[in-house]
Amino acid sequence: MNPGNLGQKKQLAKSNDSNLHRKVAQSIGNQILTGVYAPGAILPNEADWCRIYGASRTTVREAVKTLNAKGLLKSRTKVGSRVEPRENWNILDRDVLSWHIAAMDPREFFASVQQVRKILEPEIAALAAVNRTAAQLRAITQAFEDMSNAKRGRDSVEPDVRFHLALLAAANNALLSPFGIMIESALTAMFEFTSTHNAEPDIFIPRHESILKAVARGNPMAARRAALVLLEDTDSTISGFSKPARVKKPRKAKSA
Amino acid sequence: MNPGNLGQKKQLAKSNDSNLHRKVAQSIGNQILTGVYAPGAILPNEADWCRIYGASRTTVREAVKTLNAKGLLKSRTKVGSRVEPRENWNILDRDVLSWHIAAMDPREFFASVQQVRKILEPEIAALAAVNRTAAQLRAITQAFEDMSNAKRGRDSVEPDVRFHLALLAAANNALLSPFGIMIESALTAMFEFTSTHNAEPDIFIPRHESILKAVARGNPMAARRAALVLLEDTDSTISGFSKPARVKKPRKAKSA
DNA sequence: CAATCGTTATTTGTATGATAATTAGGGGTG
DNA sequence: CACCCCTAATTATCATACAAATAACGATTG
Repeated sequence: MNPGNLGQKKQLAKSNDSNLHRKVAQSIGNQILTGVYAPGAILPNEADWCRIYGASRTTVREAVKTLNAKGLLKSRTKVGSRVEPRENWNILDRDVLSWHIAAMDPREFFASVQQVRKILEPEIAALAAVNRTAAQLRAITQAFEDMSNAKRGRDSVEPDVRFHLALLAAANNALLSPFGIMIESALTAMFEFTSTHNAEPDIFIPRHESILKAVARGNPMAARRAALVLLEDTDSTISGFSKPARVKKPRKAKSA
Repeated sequence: MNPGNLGQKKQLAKSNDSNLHRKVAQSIGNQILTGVYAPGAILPNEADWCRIYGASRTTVREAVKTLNAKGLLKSRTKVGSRVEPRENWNILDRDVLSWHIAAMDPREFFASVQQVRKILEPEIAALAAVNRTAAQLRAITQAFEDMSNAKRGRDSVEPDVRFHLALLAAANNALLSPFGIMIESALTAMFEFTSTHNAEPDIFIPRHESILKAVARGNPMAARRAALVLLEDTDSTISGFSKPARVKKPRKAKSA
Protein backbone atom coordinates (compact mmCIF):
# COMPACT_ATOMS: atom_id res chain seq x y z
CA MET A 1 0.00 0.00 0.00
CA ASN A 2 1.09 3.48 -0.79
CA PRO A 3 2.62 5.12 2.31
CA GLY A 4 0.39 8.15 1.95
CA ASN A 5 -2.84 6.28 1.62
CA LEU A 6 -4.04 6.44 5.17
CA GLY A 7 -7.73 6.46 4.37
CA GLN A 8 -9.49 3.17 4.29
CA LYS A 9 -8.84 1.95 0.82
CA LYS A 10 -12.11 0.29 0.28
CA GLN A 11 -12.22 -2.12 -2.55
CA LEU A 12 -15.20 -3.66 -4.24
CA ALA A 13 -18.63 -4.15 -2.79
CA LYS A 14 -18.36 -1.32 -0.36
CA SER A 15 -20.56 1.64 -0.97
CA ASN A 16 -23.62 1.95 1.21
CA ASP A 17 -25.25 3.52 -1.80
CA SER A 18 -27.03 0.47 -3.03
CA ASN A 19 -27.12 1.41 -6.68
CA LEU A 20 -25.28 -1.23 -8.61
CA HIS A 21 -24.45 0.95 -11.58
CA ARG A 22 -23.05 3.49 -9.16
CA LYS A 23 -20.82 0.90 -7.57
CA VAL A 24 -19.58 -0.20 -10.96
CA ALA A 25 -18.91 3.41 -11.92
CA GLN A 26 -17.00 3.92 -8.71
CA SER A 27 -14.92 0.83 -9.26
CA ILE A 28 -14.01 1.72 -12.82
CA GLY A 29 -13.47 5.34 -11.86
CA ASN A 30 -11.09 4.29 -9.12
CA GLN A 31 -9.13 2.16 -11.52
CA ILE A 32 -8.78 5.07 -13.89
CA LEU A 33 -7.71 7.47 -11.18
CA THR A 34 -5.18 5.02 -9.79
CA GLY A 35 -3.70 4.52 -13.22
CA VAL A 36 -4.78 0.93 -13.84
CA TYR A 37 -6.13 2.34 -17.08
CA ALA A 38 -4.06 5.29 -18.21
CA PRO A 39 -5.20 8.09 -20.50
CA GLY A 40 -5.34 6.83 -24.05
CA ALA A 41 -5.90 3.23 -23.03
CA ILE A 42 -8.85 1.26 -24.31
CA LEU A 43 -11.00 -0.20 -21.59
CA PRO A 44 -12.48 -3.69 -21.61
CA ASN A 45 -15.68 -3.71 -23.62
CA GLU A 46 -19.16 -3.88 -22.17
CA ALA A 47 -19.38 -7.65 -22.34
CA ASP A 48 -16.13 -7.93 -20.38
CA TRP A 49 -17.35 -5.58 -17.67
CA CYS A 50 -20.53 -7.62 -17.40
CA ARG A 51 -18.48 -10.70 -16.73
CA ILE A 52 -16.13 -8.88 -14.36
CA TYR A 53 -18.87 -7.43 -12.18
CA GLY A 54 -21.56 -10.01 -12.80
CA ALA A 55 -23.91 -7.22 -13.83
CA SER A 56 -26.20 -6.83 -16.76
CA ARG A 57 -25.23 -4.82 -19.79
CA THR A 58 -27.84 -2.22 -18.92
CA THR A 59 -26.14 -1.55 -15.61
CA VAL A 60 -22.66 -1.51 -17.06
CA ARG A 61 -23.70 0.88 -19.78
CA GLU A 62 -25.20 3.29 -17.26
CA ALA A 63 -21.96 3.24 -15.32
CA VAL A 64 -19.98 3.91 -18.46
CA LYS A 65 -22.33 6.73 -19.40
CA THR A 66 -21.73 8.25 -15.99
CA LEU A 67 -17.99 8.18 -16.50
CA ASN A 68 -18.41 9.63 -19.97
CA ALA A 69 -20.40 12.47 -18.47
CA LYS A 70 -17.61 13.20 -16.02
CA GLY A 71 -15.06 13.44 -18.81
CA LEU A 72 -13.09 10.35 -17.84
CA LEU A 73 -14.00 8.35 -20.93
CA LYS A 74 -15.10 8.72 -24.46
CA SER A 75 -16.99 5.84 -26.01
CA ARG A 76 -17.10 5.27 -29.73
CA THR A 77 -18.72 2.59 -31.79
CA LYS A 78 -16.43 -0.16 -32.93
CA VAL A 79 -13.44 1.14 -30.99
CA GLY A 80 -14.76 0.99 -27.43
CA SER A 81 -14.19 3.31 -24.50
CA ARG A 82 -10.91 5.17 -24.32
CA VAL A 83 -9.63 7.00 -21.25
CA GLU A 84 -9.54 10.73 -21.88
CA PRO A 85 -6.49 12.90 -21.19
CA ARG A 86 -6.37 14.21 -17.65
CA GLU A 87 -7.13 17.79 -18.57
CA ASN A 88 -10.58 16.70 -19.71
CA TRP A 89 -11.41 15.03 -16.44
CA ASN A 90 -14.00 16.78 -14.42
CA ILE A 91 -11.76 16.91 -11.39
CA LEU A 92 -14.05 19.22 -9.41
CA ASP A 93 -16.89 16.75 -9.67
CA ARG A 94 -17.71 15.33 -6.26
CA ASP A 95 -17.10 11.71 -7.24
CA VAL A 96 -14.03 12.32 -9.34
CA LEU A 97 -12.48 14.40 -6.61
CA SER A 98 -13.07 11.71 -4.02
CA TRP A 99 -11.49 9.09 -6.28
CA HIS A 100 -8.64 11.46 -6.86
CA ILE A 101 -8.08 11.97 -3.16
CA ALA A 102 -8.15 8.24 -2.53
CA ALA A 103 -5.59 7.68 -5.25
CA MET A 104 -2.97 10.26 -4.38
CA ASP A 105 -0.64 11.18 -1.55
CA PRO A 106 -2.63 13.35 0.89
CA ARG A 107 0.26 15.75 1.39
CA GLU A 108 0.47 16.38 -2.32
CA PHE A 109 -3.28 16.89 -2.43
CA PHE A 110 -3.26 19.42 0.39
CA ALA A 111 -0.47 21.29 -1.30
CA SER A 112 -2.50 21.60 -4.50
CA VAL A 113 -5.60 22.58 -2.61
CA GLN A 114 -3.87 25.22 -0.55
CA GLN A 115 -2.31 26.69 -3.65
CA VAL A 116 -5.73 27.11 -5.21
CA ARG A 117 -7.34 28.27 -2.01
CA LYS A 118 -4.74 31.00 -1.61
CA ILE A 119 -5.52 32.18 -5.09
CA LEU A 120 -9.27 32.08 -4.81
CA GLU A 121 -10.45 32.53 -1.27
CA PRO A 122 -9.08 36.02 -0.66
CA GLU A 123 -10.76 37.17 -3.86
CA ILE A 124 -13.92 35.30 -2.97
CA ALA A 125 -13.97 37.11 0.36
CA ALA A 126 -13.43 40.41 -1.40
CA LEU A 127 -16.25 39.72 -3.84
CA ALA A 128 -18.50 38.64 -1.02
CA ALA A 129 -17.82 41.90 0.79
CA VAL A 130 -19.07 43.76 -2.25
CA ASN A 131 -21.77 41.51 -3.64
CA ARG A 132 -23.33 39.81 -0.63
CA THR A 133 -27.03 40.08 0.00
CA ALA A 134 -28.46 40.48 3.46
CA ALA A 135 -29.59 36.88 3.51
CA GLN A 136 -26.16 35.68 2.49
CA LEU A 137 -24.56 37.69 5.28
CA ARG A 138 -26.95 36.10 7.72
CA ALA A 139 -25.93 32.65 6.51
CA ILE A 140 -22.26 33.48 6.97
CA THR A 141 -22.92 34.90 10.42
CA GLN A 142 -24.94 31.88 11.43
CA ALA A 143 -22.16 29.56 10.35
CA PHE A 144 -19.65 31.56 12.32
CA GLU A 145 -21.77 31.45 15.45
CA ASP A 146 -22.31 27.71 15.14
CA MET A 147 -18.59 27.28 14.76
CA SER A 148 -17.92 29.38 17.82
CA ASN A 149 -20.45 27.54 19.93
CA ALA A 150 -19.20 24.10 19.02
CA LYS A 151 -17.89 22.37 22.09
CA ARG A 152 -15.82 19.56 20.68
CA GLY A 153 -13.53 20.16 17.75
CA ARG A 154 -15.42 17.57 15.80
CA ASP A 155 -18.56 19.66 15.94
CA SER A 156 -16.83 22.69 14.50
CA VAL A 157 -15.89 21.17 11.18
CA GLU A 158 -19.40 21.24 9.69
CA PRO A 159 -20.03 24.93 10.48
CA ASP A 160 -16.50 25.70 9.36
CA VAL A 161 -17.22 24.17 5.97
CA ARG A 162 -20.56 25.94 5.90
CA PHE A 163 -18.85 29.25 6.62
CA HIS A 164 -16.58 28.93 3.61
CA LEU A 165 -19.38 27.72 1.37
CA ALA A 166 -21.59 30.61 2.44
CA LEU A 167 -18.78 32.99 1.64
CA LEU A 168 -18.42 31.39 -1.76
CA ALA A 169 -22.13 31.70 -2.41
CA ALA A 170 -22.03 35.35 -1.37
CA ALA A 171 -19.45 36.08 -4.05
CA ASN A 172 -22.33 35.62 -6.48
CA ASN A 173 -20.34 34.25 -9.36
CA ALA A 174 -21.67 30.93 -10.64
CA LEU A 175 -18.39 30.03 -12.28
CA LEU A 176 -16.73 29.79 -8.90
CA SER A 177 -19.24 27.42 -7.36
CA PRO A 178 -17.49 24.18 -8.40
CA PHE A 179 -14.82 25.05 -5.87
CA GLY A 180 -17.29 24.48 -3.11
CA ILE A 181 -16.76 20.79 -3.50
CA MET A 182 -13.02 21.22 -3.33
CA ILE A 183 -13.28 23.32 -0.19
CA GLU A 184 -15.65 20.86 1.38
CA SER A 185 -13.45 17.88 0.60
CA ALA A 186 -10.31 19.66 1.66
CA LEU A 187 -11.63 20.86 4.99
CA THR A 188 -13.22 17.59 5.96
CA ALA A 189 -10.27 15.53 4.79
CA MET A 190 -7.90 17.87 6.56
CA PHE A 191 -9.84 17.37 9.72
CA GLU A 192 -9.06 13.69 9.52
CA PHE A 193 -5.51 14.71 10.28
CA THR A 194 -5.88 17.81 12.40
CA SER A 195 -8.32 16.21 14.79
CA THR A 196 -5.43 14.72 16.67
CA HIS A 197 -2.65 17.11 15.75
CA ASN A 198 -4.27 20.51 15.93
CA ALA A 199 -3.05 21.90 19.23
CA GLU A 200 -4.53 25.37 18.95
CA PRO A 201 -8.04 25.23 17.49
CA ASP A 202 -9.08 28.48 19.16
CA ILE A 203 -6.85 30.52 16.91
CA PHE A 204 -9.15 29.93 13.99
CA ILE A 205 -12.23 31.50 15.53
CA PRO A 206 -10.90 35.09 15.55
CA ARG A 207 -9.50 34.52 12.08
CA HIS A 208 -12.92 33.68 10.78
CA GLU A 209 -14.38 36.55 12.71
CA SER A 210 -12.11 39.00 10.91
CA ILE A 211 -13.42 37.81 7.59
CA LEU A 212 -17.00 37.99 8.76
CA LYS A 213 -16.61 41.55 10.03
CA ALA A 214 -14.93 42.74 6.86
CA VAL A 215 -17.67 41.20 4.75
CA ALA A 216 -20.33 42.62 7.05
CA ARG A 217 -19.08 46.16 6.66
CA GLY A 218 -18.45 45.72 2.95
CA ASN A 219 -14.71 46.18 2.99
CA PRO A 220 -13.17 44.04 0.23
CA MET A 221 -9.56 44.88 1.04
CA ALA A 222 -9.92 43.86 4.66
CA ALA A 223 -11.81 40.73 3.66
CA ARG A 224 -9.07 39.76 1.24
CA ARG A 225 -6.40 40.28 3.85
CA ALA A 226 -8.30 38.40 6.56
CA ALA A 227 -8.89 35.43 4.28
CA LEU A 228 -5.22 35.28 3.45
CA VAL A 229 -4.24 35.33 7.11
CA LEU A 230 -6.52 32.41 7.83
CA LEU A 231 -5.04 30.45 4.97
CA GLU A 232 -1.53 31.07 6.18
CA ASP A 233 -2.46 29.77 9.60
CA THR A 234 -3.92 26.74 7.91
CA ASP A 235 -0.67 26.28 6.05
CA SER A 236 1.19 26.22 9.36
CA THR A 237 -1.16 23.61 10.74
CA ILE A 238 -0.67 21.46 7.69
CA SER A 239 3.08 21.77 7.70
CA GLY A 240 2.96 20.65 11.32
CA PHE A 241 1.95 17.18 10.23
CA SER A 242 3.16 17.07 6.66
CA LYS A 243 6.79 17.98 7.29
CA PRO A 244 7.93 14.66 8.79
CA ALA A 245 7.78 13.25 5.29
CA ARG A 246 11.09 15.00 4.78
CA VAL A 247 13.00 12.34 6.65
CA LYS A 248 11.94 9.76 4.14
CA LYS A 249 13.59 9.30 0.83
CA PRO A 250 12.64 12.05 -1.63
CA ARG A 251 9.66 11.29 -3.72
CA LYS A 252 9.44 11.89 -7.44
CA ALA A 253 10.26 15.46 -8.44
CA LYS A 254 7.65 17.98 -9.42
CA SER A 255 8.65 17.87 -13.07
CA ALA A 256 7.16 15.45 -15.56
CA MET B 1 -42.27 1.56 -33.61
CA ASN B 2 -45.03 4.04 -33.93
CA PRO B 3 -44.83 6.28 -36.97
CA GLY B 4 -46.20 9.32 -35.19
CA ASN B 5 -43.17 9.95 -33.05
CA LEU B 6 -40.92 10.90 -35.93
CA GLY B 7 -42.06 14.46 -35.67
CA GLN B 8 -41.18 14.59 -32.01
CA LYS B 9 -37.76 13.24 -32.69
CA LYS B 10 -37.27 15.95 -35.23
CA GLN B 11 -37.40 18.59 -32.54
CA LEU B 12 -34.11 17.16 -31.31
CA ALA B 13 -32.47 17.32 -34.69
CA LYS B 14 -30.49 20.46 -33.89
CA SER B 15 -27.46 18.50 -32.79
CA ASN B 16 -25.38 16.77 -35.41
CA ASP B 17 -24.05 14.43 -32.76
CA SER B 18 -25.95 11.35 -33.72
CA ASN B 19 -26.25 9.79 -30.29
CA LEU B 20 -29.87 9.80 -29.35
CA HIS B 21 -29.29 9.64 -25.62
CA ARG B 22 -26.93 12.57 -26.00
CA LYS B 23 -29.55 14.57 -27.80
CA VAL B 24 -32.09 13.77 -25.14
CA ALA B 25 -29.61 14.77 -22.43
CA GLN B 26 -28.95 18.02 -24.25
CA SER B 27 -32.62 18.76 -24.58
CA ILE B 28 -33.39 18.10 -20.94
CA GLY B 29 -30.21 19.89 -19.88
CA ASN B 30 -31.21 22.94 -21.86
CA GLN B 31 -34.61 22.96 -20.25
CA ILE B 32 -33.04 22.87 -16.82
CA LEU B 33 -30.57 25.62 -17.59
CA THR B 34 -33.25 27.82 -19.07
CA GLY B 35 -35.40 27.37 -16.01
CA VAL B 36 -38.20 25.31 -17.51
CA TYR B 37 -37.48 23.00 -14.62
CA ALA B 38 -36.19 24.95 -11.66
CA PRO B 39 -34.07 23.58 -8.82
CA GLY B 40 -36.22 21.51 -6.53
CA ALA B 41 -38.73 20.65 -9.24
CA ILE B 42 -39.59 17.06 -10.04
CA LEU B 43 -39.07 16.16 -13.66
CA PRO B 44 -41.44 14.08 -15.73
CA ASN B 45 -40.80 10.43 -15.09
CA GLU B 46 -39.04 8.10 -17.46
CA ALA B 47 -42.21 6.91 -19.14
CA ASP B 48 -43.15 10.50 -19.87
CA TRP B 49 -39.77 11.28 -21.40
CA CYS B 50 -40.11 8.18 -23.57
CA ARG B 51 -43.36 9.51 -24.93
CA ILE B 52 -42.03 13.04 -25.31
CA TYR B 53 -38.95 12.03 -27.27
CA GLY B 54 -40.21 8.83 -28.81
CA ALA B 55 -37.21 7.03 -27.39
CA SER B 56 -36.89 3.81 -25.49
CA ARG B 57 -36.57 3.77 -21.75
CA THR B 58 -32.98 2.56 -22.04
CA THR B 59 -32.05 5.66 -23.99
CA VAL B 60 -33.92 8.01 -21.71
CA ARG B 61 -32.31 6.45 -18.66
CA GLU B 62 -28.84 6.89 -20.11
CA ALA B 63 -29.60 10.53 -20.71
CA VAL B 64 -30.86 10.93 -17.17
CA LYS B 65 -27.78 9.17 -15.83
CA THR B 66 -25.64 11.62 -17.73
CA LEU B 67 -27.42 14.55 -16.15
CA ASN B 68 -27.12 12.92 -12.75
CA ALA B 69 -23.40 12.60 -13.31
CA LYS B 70 -23.15 16.29 -14.09
CA GLY B 71 -24.88 17.23 -10.87
CA LEU B 72 -28.03 18.61 -12.46
CA LEU B 73 -30.33 15.91 -11.15
CA LYS B 74 -30.73 13.42 -8.41
CA SER B 75 -32.91 10.41 -9.06
CA ARG B 76 -34.59 8.43 -6.32
CA THR B 77 -36.92 5.49 -6.49
CA LYS B 78 -40.55 6.31 -6.08
CA VAL B 79 -39.99 10.07 -6.07
CA GLY B 80 -38.41 10.55 -9.45
CA SER B 81 -35.69 12.93 -10.63
CA ARG B 82 -35.41 16.22 -8.86
CA VAL B 83 -33.41 19.19 -10.13
CA GLU B 84 -30.47 19.84 -7.83
CA PRO B 85 -29.67 23.29 -6.42
CA ARG B 86 -27.46 25.35 -8.69
CA GLU B 87 -24.39 25.13 -6.50
CA ASN B 88 -24.27 21.40 -7.18
CA TRP B 89 -24.29 21.82 -10.94
CA ASN B 90 -21.07 20.98 -12.60
CA ILE B 91 -20.92 24.33 -14.33
CA LEU B 92 -17.37 23.85 -15.63
CA ASP B 93 -18.37 20.72 -17.47
CA ARG B 94 -18.15 21.26 -21.20
CA ASP B 95 -21.79 20.45 -21.88
CA VAL B 96 -23.22 22.24 -18.88
CA LEU B 97 -21.22 25.34 -19.67
CA SER B 98 -22.45 25.38 -23.26
CA TRP B 99 -26.05 25.04 -22.10
CA HIS B 100 -25.40 27.78 -19.60
CA ILE B 101 -24.00 30.10 -22.24
CA ALA B 102 -26.94 29.43 -24.51
CA ALA B 103 -29.35 30.20 -21.71
CA MET B 104 -27.98 33.47 -20.37
CA ASP B 105 -27.27 36.99 -21.53
CA PRO B 106 -23.84 36.98 -23.23
CA ARG B 107 -22.80 40.23 -21.54
CA GLU B 108 -23.56 38.80 -18.14
CA PHE B 109 -21.61 35.69 -19.03
CA PHE B 110 -18.56 37.64 -20.17
CA ALA B 111 -18.66 39.67 -17.00
CA SER B 112 -18.59 36.54 -14.87
CA VAL B 113 -15.85 35.02 -16.96
CA GLN B 114 -13.68 38.10 -16.88
CA GLN B 115 -14.08 38.33 -13.14
CA VAL B 116 -12.80 34.79 -12.74
CA ARG B 117 -10.10 35.19 -15.36
CA LYS B 118 -8.74 38.25 -13.57
CA ILE B 119 -8.53 36.26 -10.40
CA LEU B 120 -6.97 33.17 -11.87
CA GLU B 121 -4.95 33.93 -14.97
CA PRO B 122 -2.37 36.22 -13.38
CA GLU B 123 -1.72 33.56 -10.75
CA ILE B 124 -1.69 30.85 -13.38
CA ALA B 125 0.92 32.80 -15.29
CA ALA B 126 2.95 33.23 -12.13
CA LEU B 127 2.75 29.53 -11.34
CA ALA B 128 3.69 28.67 -14.89
CA ALA B 129 6.74 30.89 -14.64
CA VAL B 130 7.88 28.86 -11.67
CA ASN B 131 6.66 25.35 -12.44
CA ARG B 132 6.82 25.02 -16.21
CA THR B 133 8.82 22.26 -17.78
CA ALA B 134 10.87 22.76 -20.91
CA ALA B 135 8.29 20.94 -23.00
CA GLN B 136 5.51 23.09 -21.61
CA LEU B 137 7.44 26.24 -22.46
CA ARG B 138 7.87 24.97 -25.98
CA ALA B 139 4.12 24.43 -26.27
CA ILE B 140 3.43 27.97 -25.07
CA THR B 141 6.02 29.37 -27.47
CA GLN B 142 4.63 27.41 -30.37
CA ALA B 143 1.13 28.69 -29.67
CA PHE B 144 2.42 32.23 -29.56
CA GLU B 145 4.21 31.87 -32.87
CA ASP B 146 1.18 30.37 -34.53
CA MET B 147 -0.87 33.24 -33.24
CA SER B 148 1.62 35.78 -34.54
CA ASN B 149 1.78 34.17 -37.96
CA ALA B 150 -1.96 33.98 -38.41
CA LYS B 151 -2.97 36.17 -41.30
CA ARG B 152 -6.67 36.50 -40.83
CA GLY B 153 -8.10 37.22 -37.41
CA ARG B 154 -10.11 34.07 -37.64
CA ASP B 155 -6.96 31.98 -37.76
CA SER B 156 -5.59 33.51 -34.59
CA VAL B 157 -8.34 32.37 -32.29
CA GLU B 158 -7.29 28.73 -32.15
CA PRO B 159 -3.63 29.44 -31.27
CA ASP B 160 -4.82 32.10 -28.84
CA VAL B 161 -6.91 29.53 -27.00
CA ARG B 162 -4.03 27.09 -27.19
CA PHE B 163 -1.70 29.68 -25.67
CA HIS B 164 -3.89 30.12 -22.63
CA LEU B 165 -4.47 26.41 -22.24
CA ALA B 166 -0.74 25.72 -22.48
CA LEU B 167 -0.15 28.31 -19.80
CA LEU B 168 -2.74 26.64 -17.64
CA ALA B 169 -1.14 23.25 -18.15
CA ALA B 170 2.25 24.71 -17.26
CA ALA B 171 0.93 25.82 -13.90
CA ASN B 172 0.98 22.13 -13.01
CA ASN B 173 -1.94 22.14 -10.67
CA ALA B 174 -4.61 19.60 -11.58
CA LEU B 175 -7.29 21.42 -9.60
CA LEU B 176 -7.10 24.34 -11.97
CA SER B 177 -7.59 22.36 -15.14
CA PRO B 178 -11.40 22.60 -15.24
CA PHE B 179 -10.95 26.24 -16.09
CA GLY B 180 -9.52 25.28 -19.41
CA ILE B 181 -13.01 24.66 -20.64
CA MET B 182 -14.15 28.03 -19.39
CA ILE B 183 -11.25 29.79 -21.06
CA GLU B 184 -11.85 27.92 -24.27
CA SER B 185 -15.54 28.70 -24.32
CA ALA B 186 -15.01 32.29 -23.36
CA LEU B 187 -12.36 33.03 -25.96
CA THR B 188 -14.16 31.33 -28.82
CA ALA B 189 -17.51 32.80 -27.87
CA MET B 190 -15.95 36.20 -27.49
CA PHE B 191 -14.50 35.88 -30.94
CA GLU B 192 -18.02 35.58 -32.30
CA PHE B 193 -18.38 39.21 -31.29
CA THR B 194 -14.91 40.63 -31.67
CA SER B 195 -14.37 39.24 -35.14
CA THR B 196 -16.26 42.16 -36.59
CA HIS B 197 -15.80 44.76 -33.89
CA ASN B 198 -12.24 44.36 -32.84
CA ALA B 199 -10.48 47.28 -34.47
CA GLU B 200 -7.03 46.72 -33.07
CA PRO B 201 -6.14 43.03 -33.09
CA ASP B 202 -2.41 43.71 -33.26
CA ILE B 203 -2.32 45.02 -29.73
CA PHE B 204 -2.81 41.57 -28.36
CA ILE B 205 0.31 40.04 -29.87
CA PRO B 206 2.79 42.04 -27.76
CA ARG B 207 0.61 41.47 -24.73
CA HIS B 208 0.91 37.73 -25.14
CA GLU B 209 4.59 38.11 -25.85
CA SER B 210 5.14 39.79 -22.50
CA ILE B 211 3.61 36.83 -20.74
CA LEU B 212 5.63 34.39 -22.77
CA LYS B 213 8.89 36.16 -22.01
CA ALA B 214 8.19 36.39 -18.32
CA VAL B 215 7.36 32.70 -18.18
CA ALA B 216 10.41 31.85 -20.25
CA ARG B 217 12.76 33.59 -17.87
CA GLY B 218 10.93 32.29 -14.83
CA ASN B 219 9.78 35.60 -13.46
CA PRO B 220 6.44 35.11 -11.68
CA MET B 221 5.91 38.75 -10.80
CA ALA B 222 6.35 39.89 -14.37
CA ALA B 223 4.17 37.07 -15.62
CA ARG B 224 1.42 38.03 -13.21
CA ARG B 225 1.58 41.65 -14.26
CA ALA B 226 1.64 40.85 -17.97
CA ALA B 227 -1.36 38.56 -17.69
CA LEU B 228 -3.30 41.25 -15.90
CA VAL B 229 -2.48 43.82 -18.57
CA LEU B 230 -3.78 41.50 -21.27
CA LEU B 231 -6.99 40.95 -19.35
CA GLU B 232 -7.55 44.64 -18.93
CA ASP B 233 -7.15 45.14 -22.65
CA THR B 234 -9.66 42.38 -23.15
CA ASP B 235 -12.03 44.17 -20.81
CA SER B 236 -11.80 47.26 -22.95
CA THR B 237 -12.57 45.30 -26.06
CA ILE B 238 -15.59 43.75 -24.44
CA SER B 239 -16.94 47.02 -23.13
CA GLY B 240 -16.54 48.38 -26.63
CA PHE B 241 -19.27 46.11 -27.91
CA SER B 242 -21.27 45.34 -24.83
CA LYS B 243 -22.11 48.89 -23.87
CA PRO B 244 -24.16 50.18 -26.82
CA ALA B 245 -27.80 50.70 -25.93
CA ARG B 246 -29.16 49.02 -29.03
CA VAL B 247 -28.62 45.38 -28.46
CA LYS B 248 -27.32 43.60 -31.47
CA LYS B 249 -29.04 40.29 -31.17
CA PRO B 250 -26.45 37.53 -31.05
CA ARG B 251 -26.32 35.28 -34.04
CA LYS B 252 -27.48 31.80 -33.21
CA ALA B 253 -24.04 30.28 -33.17
CA LYS B 254 -23.67 26.56 -33.36
CA SER B 255 -22.62 25.78 -29.83
CA ALA B 256 -19.33 24.10 -30.51
C1' DC C 1 -56.62 12.11 19.11
C1' DA C 2 -51.97 10.66 18.10
C1' DA C 3 -48.92 7.33 17.06
C1' DT C 4 -47.81 3.16 15.04
C1' DC C 5 -47.74 -0.26 11.58
C1' DG C 6 -48.84 -2.76 7.49
C1' DT C 7 -50.43 -2.26 2.61
C1' DT C 8 -50.32 -0.47 -1.81
C1' DA C 9 -49.02 2.07 -5.78
C1' DT C 10 -45.56 4.52 -8.17
C1' DT C 11 -41.10 5.12 -9.75
C1' DT C 12 -36.53 3.92 -10.52
C1' DG C 13 -33.28 -0.16 -10.74
C1' DT C 14 -31.78 -4.45 -13.02
C1' DA C 15 -31.92 -8.25 -16.23
C1' DT C 16 -32.36 -10.48 -20.81
C1' DG C 17 -32.22 -10.90 -25.55
C1' DA C 18 -32.65 -9.09 -29.90
C1' DT C 19 -31.71 -5.77 -33.73
C1' DA C 20 -29.61 -1.47 -35.69
C1' DA C 21 -25.97 1.66 -36.61
C1' DT C 22 -21.28 2.83 -36.88
C1' DT C 23 -16.78 2.18 -38.40
C1' DA C 24 -11.74 0.29 -38.01
C1' DG C 25 -9.40 -2.81 -40.43
C1' DG C 26 -8.61 -6.26 -43.92
C1' DG C 27 -8.65 -7.57 -48.66
C1' DG C 28 -9.29 -7.13 -53.24
C1' DT C 29 -9.00 -4.31 -57.49
C1' DG C 30 -7.55 -0.79 -60.68
C1' DC D 1 -0.09 3.25 -54.30
C1' DA D 2 -4.86 4.69 -54.11
C1' DC D 3 -9.37 3.42 -53.91
C1' DC D 4 -13.46 0.93 -52.75
C1' DC D 5 -16.03 -2.70 -50.69
C1' DC D 6 -16.80 -6.07 -47.33
C1' DT D 7 -16.59 -7.99 -42.81
C1' DA D 8 -16.51 -8.07 -38.00
C1' DA D 9 -16.37 -5.84 -33.55
C1' DT D 10 -18.48 -2.67 -30.66
C1' DT D 11 -21.53 0.51 -29.07
C1' DA D 12 -26.49 2.22 -29.69
C1' DT D 13 -31.22 1.33 -29.40
C1' DC D 14 -35.37 -1.16 -28.59
C1' DA D 15 -38.93 -4.07 -26.13
C1' DT D 16 -40.35 -6.52 -22.19
C1' DA D 17 -40.30 -8.24 -17.77
C1' DC D 18 -39.47 -8.38 -12.98
C1' DA D 19 -37.17 -6.55 -8.61
C1' DA D 20 -36.49 -3.13 -5.13
C1' DA D 21 -37.28 0.97 -2.71
C1' DT D 22 -40.35 4.01 -0.56
C1' DA D 23 -43.96 7.85 -0.22
C1' DA D 24 -48.67 7.95 0.58
C1' DC D 25 -52.58 6.08 2.47
C1' DG D 26 -55.41 3.93 5.63
C1' DA D 27 -56.31 0.76 9.29
C1' DT D 28 -55.30 -0.41 13.92
C1' DT D 29 -54.34 0.55 18.50
C1' DG D 30 -52.93 2.79 22.90
